Amino acid sequence: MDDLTEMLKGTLEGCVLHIIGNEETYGYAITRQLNELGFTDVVEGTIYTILVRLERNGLVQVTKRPSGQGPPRKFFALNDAGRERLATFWTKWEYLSSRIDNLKEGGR
Amino acid sequence: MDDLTEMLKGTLEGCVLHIIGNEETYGYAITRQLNELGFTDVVEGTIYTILVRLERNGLVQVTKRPSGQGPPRKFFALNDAGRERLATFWTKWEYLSSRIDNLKEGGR
DNA sequence: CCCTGGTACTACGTAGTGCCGAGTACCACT
DNA sequence: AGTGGTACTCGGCACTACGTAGTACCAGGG
Repeated sequence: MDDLTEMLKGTLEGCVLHIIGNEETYGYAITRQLNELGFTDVVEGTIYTILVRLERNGLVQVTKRPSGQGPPRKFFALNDAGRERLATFWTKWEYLSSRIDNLKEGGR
Repeated sequence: MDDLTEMLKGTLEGCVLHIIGNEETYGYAITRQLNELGFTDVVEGTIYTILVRLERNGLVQVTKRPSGQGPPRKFFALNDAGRERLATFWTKWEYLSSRIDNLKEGGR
C-alpha cells in the first residue's frame, strides 16, 4: 500500500493506545505488531515519538525492565487518563468513519 | 463532536475531491455541504487552502463565474489526474479503515 | 444613507503529527 | 573482529488543518 502517512495522522496514536491497552508492552514490540497488522511502513522512530508524547501527556505508566536480548525495555501501560483517551479515540473514529462511508455511498 | 482536526488530516482532501467529483462546485458551497454532512467544524479557510493545493497539483480544472449574490465564484471540476487521485484515496481509505476496524475487533 | 449580515475568496502564520537519519548500546553468532 | 537483530534517543523536516485578518460584493433594516 503506498503512502498512508497523512491518513495515519491522528489515528496512529489511537492504535498505539489500543495495543498498550491490551497488554503492557514496549516500543519495539508495538512496531512489529503494527507491521504485522498491515501498517507495514510504520517504523520505530515514529512509534517512539508517539510513546514519548503519551508519557509527556500523562496517559501511560512506564516501567523499565532488563531485556536479556538487548538494551532494557520501557514497558507502557495505560492509566485512567489513557483509558479515557482511548475511549474518546474510538468514539471519534466511529463518528468520522461513518461520515466518510456515508459520503462515499450517499454520493452527496 | 469534539476536535477531529488531527484525524481529518489526509482524509479531508479526499472528501473534497469526492464532492467535486459529484458535480462542479465552489469553495463556499463545499464548506456548507461538508458542514451538513457532519463535518460541522470545518471552516472556509481550511477548504480554500485545500482547493488551492488541488489546483497547484493539477488535479482540478477551474472556471470563474459571476455569482449574482457576492463576489465571483471559482468552480472546480476534476480532471483525469483528479479522478485518479480520488480513486487511490478511496483505496487507501478502505485499506486503512479495514485495518483499524480489524485492530479494534480482533484485539490483536 | 450607513450598517449589519450573508456570500465568496485570499493570505499568512501556527501547531500537531508522522517520518527520516544518525547515533548509542547490548547481545549472540560466526 | 564483524555482522545482524534488539531497543531506545534525539534533532530536524514536511505536510496538513486551523485561526485570524482582510478584501469585496450585495440586500435589507434602522
